[in-house]
Amino acid sequence: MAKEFSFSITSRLSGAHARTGVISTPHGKIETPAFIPVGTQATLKALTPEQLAAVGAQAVLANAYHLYLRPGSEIIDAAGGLNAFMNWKKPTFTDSGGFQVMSLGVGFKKVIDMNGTTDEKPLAKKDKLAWIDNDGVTFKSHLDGSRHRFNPEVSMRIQHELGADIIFSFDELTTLHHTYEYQVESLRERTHPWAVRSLEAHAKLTESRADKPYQALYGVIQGANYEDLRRESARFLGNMDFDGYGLGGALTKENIGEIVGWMADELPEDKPRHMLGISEPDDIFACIENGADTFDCVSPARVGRNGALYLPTGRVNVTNRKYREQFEPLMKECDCYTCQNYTAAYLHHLFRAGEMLASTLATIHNQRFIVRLVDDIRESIQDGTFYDFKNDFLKKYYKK
RNA sequence: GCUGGAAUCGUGUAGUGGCAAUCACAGGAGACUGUAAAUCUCCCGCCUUUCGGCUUCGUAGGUUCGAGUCCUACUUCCAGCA
Repeated sequence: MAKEFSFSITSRLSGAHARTGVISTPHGKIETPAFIPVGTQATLKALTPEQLAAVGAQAVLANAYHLYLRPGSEIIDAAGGLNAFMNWKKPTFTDSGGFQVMSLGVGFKKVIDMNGTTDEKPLAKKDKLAWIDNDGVTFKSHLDGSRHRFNPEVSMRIQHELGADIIFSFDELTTLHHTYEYQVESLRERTHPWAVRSLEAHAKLTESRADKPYQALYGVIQGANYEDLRRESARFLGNMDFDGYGLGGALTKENIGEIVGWMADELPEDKPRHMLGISEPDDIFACIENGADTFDCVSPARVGRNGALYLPTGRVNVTNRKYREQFEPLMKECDCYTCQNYTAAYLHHLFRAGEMLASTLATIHNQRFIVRLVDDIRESIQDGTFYDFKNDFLKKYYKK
């Protein structure tokens, strides 16, 4: 079957790695840079697919681990794949389960503290839900405690059954709390060999399932915040036949752009680069400037459900008392459904009352805010106004 | 009117002779970056930045080394009876 996947660069920012482009998949195109909302369990929590499309989402990212456990990837395969199952007409991504290697295995509750400062301690061994070895990972389901085994071959099989347009190699996401020695071992003995195995398993599955739409495989680069490891990882994976690259893992927030730049230096230019789990505005600017094309992140949805809303002047908690009588939209100039139709006081009330609509309206606003931010960045690269836009936005947002 | 019961933080409660203030809710604020998250953390009588100090169990007495707790009266409320 013809490879229904391509990436074309449409404009570049001189003097930086930033570019705009178009990713073509069996379920449509993605104009990059783009923010891809996360629908872990084949749904963006609190939104219908129609609402998700209405905030401008060009694609959605689901998770192999969650969907394997429930309802089972074979169910989604039988349903005709992720798109059919969740009634989403646009492109889809799935994560490999690599994130759960960390989140269930290491057990830091605040593990991705990009400032590197945390007083959290690792869970005791007995409380862990995942155990890593060089072949793969044994998990205990967070749902019922049952044991399961993931390795590159299993992850690829699951992701093929889920049928997303873009899938990721199985990797180990380390944390900033791990030692340099551990990062080296993780990279060379697991993430890299697992990438090789993912690619091989993917090739076989692509052949044996030739009747299905083509799925693009992105290799996931690790190396924490170490330049030598990031470059090594990008070179290693960059020389392999991946359709694109996932830039993953533990990143120090202060130099996230620099770290992305190291990887972009080493990666083939003509393949898309996806930032895994990034969505704070300053991080997005830094990553795009240094060559990132797409982003996914749970944060806009999660913080929104918890009452934190993005404004051009920074993030606020709409549950605060001062919004009780603000009878105007939270953000007047916002084009989202929430700001077009409801006041801050109403949102405040919905959160106080514990109403489900609070989550829906807040999620709509936050997703729209971040999607639009990345869309605006894309336009600014095309217009050549990137640096002005970045400086103006960050100045207002962080009040620096 | 009679009989019985009750009264503790903003609210509902825990505390049944030994440093009052448990739990929940309400309230104030914060956190959240490839989702074990409609979750979690902190504050929540008064004063104090902290350390700590002070006050307080409806009211007034009493018993006791010691009373939110036992006794008496009163007040208010609840239930039943009239």
